[in-house]
Amino acid sequence: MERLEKYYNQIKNSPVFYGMNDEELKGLLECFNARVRKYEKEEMIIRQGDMISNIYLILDGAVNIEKDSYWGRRIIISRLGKNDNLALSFVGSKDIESSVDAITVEDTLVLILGYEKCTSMCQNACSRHKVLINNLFQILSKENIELIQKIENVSQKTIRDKLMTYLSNEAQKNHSNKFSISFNRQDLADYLNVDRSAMSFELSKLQKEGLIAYNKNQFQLL
Amino acid sequence: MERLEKYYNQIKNSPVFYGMNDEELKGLLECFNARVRKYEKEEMIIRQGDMISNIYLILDGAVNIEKDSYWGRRIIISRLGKNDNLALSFVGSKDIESSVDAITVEDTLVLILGYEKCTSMCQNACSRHKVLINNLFQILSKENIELIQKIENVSQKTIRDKLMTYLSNEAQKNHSNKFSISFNRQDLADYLNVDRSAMSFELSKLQKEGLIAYNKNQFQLL
DNA sequence: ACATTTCCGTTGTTTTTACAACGAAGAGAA
DNA sequence: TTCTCTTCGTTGTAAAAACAACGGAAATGT
Repeated sequence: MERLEKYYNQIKNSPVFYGMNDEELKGLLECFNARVRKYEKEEMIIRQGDMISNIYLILDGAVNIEKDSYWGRRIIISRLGKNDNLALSFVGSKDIESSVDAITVEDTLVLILGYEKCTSMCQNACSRHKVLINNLFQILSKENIELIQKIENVSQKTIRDKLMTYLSNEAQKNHSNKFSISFNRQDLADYLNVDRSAMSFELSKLQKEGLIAYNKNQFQLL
Repeated sequence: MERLEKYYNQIKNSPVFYGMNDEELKGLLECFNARVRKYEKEEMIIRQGDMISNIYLILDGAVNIEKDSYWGRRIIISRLGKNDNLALSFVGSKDIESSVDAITVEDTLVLILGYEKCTSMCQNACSRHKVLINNLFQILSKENIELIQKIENVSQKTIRDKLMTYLSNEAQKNHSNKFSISFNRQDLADYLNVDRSAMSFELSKLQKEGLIAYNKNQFQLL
């Protein structure tokens, strides 16, 4: 519990607990048997086939949501970071096992809440649970919209179009034409479902044509 | 209200109202100013850029969730049918406009609930609202998982792999190796983001090789 | 029944991508 | 520093997809 205290302010300000006062939050953390766990780089938090009964909140670090297609190919579905939730949809869907892996990209700190335990106890009783489910609904909505955006990204025909769509969306998220991305080249390729070298080639072509400028992970739309 | 009565039983059994008794449901329908509306074939229910403040429940018919990429290309994100919800994620996310179109594939009947109106009135009061938000959370979870599955479908490298992944997933959904799909060829191509003719060619190749059998929209995995 | 339109499969050509291989730059460790 | 390992860009080649065009079958309307 002491290590949890250290992150109390951050936890309090996360979307999961939006609108709760200190008392409610503390009660909830206790009710949910909240704990903080550290994962090493490239450690698996969730595996395909796992039954998910916890709510995971990333306190610090980065996590890939991935799926291995049945011939060794890796699909990166999304990259999550601070204050993001993991696999929330599998908590909401009873009796459905995870269809994805969650793998840390670097050392990562995660807050874990035992969702099942609490909902079975305070089913209709506690008011904090009502605020929570409202928040979860909103978070899941946002995730949903981001998945749709990813579908838009990968649904473009050419590598060039995928890149431009992705970069435009990132620029919009950052409210600026200058921004940095968290993917390295290989991960970006796996996210956009293209070959890394072909993507690299297309990136430099875009730069030569004056459509974009980049240096390592710093990008700019022109 | 009379036309609504006609569909009362179906409405009552939809996932949106799961676990409600007659009294609660009737109160909710009134509170939400529920109404039934009929849309013609190829009519737009939701447009890109719309602010969504209603919950839409398909009573009968079929609807495409689509997006036009900025050069005339159509992306079909999903095909929805009876008892499915429309654009739920945009209701959950305040102040975010729809990034997709919802277009009927055939004549379609939709139940519309004025979500905004009710939530502002009975904010924390009514118990039915609590059941509702719980249900919506679960529905959204399922949608989320289906979007992930779609990402898996379209993230395959070759047309052949996309087809096999899609057909396998459909077979699993139908609990049978024999099943029919709701897409015609062009729509399936737009869903998998491939060229229709190339897809047709690949389908017949798969049939010649004895991996699948099909006739029109009836498919079988062998 | 006939005309018209839509849907689907087939083929040949062009464009795009994947794949493999390699070298250079940079990071990190000894 | 020097060596190793990872990351990234570049190139050539083989494979796959997009595209366009066509004909036949089925569905639709008159």
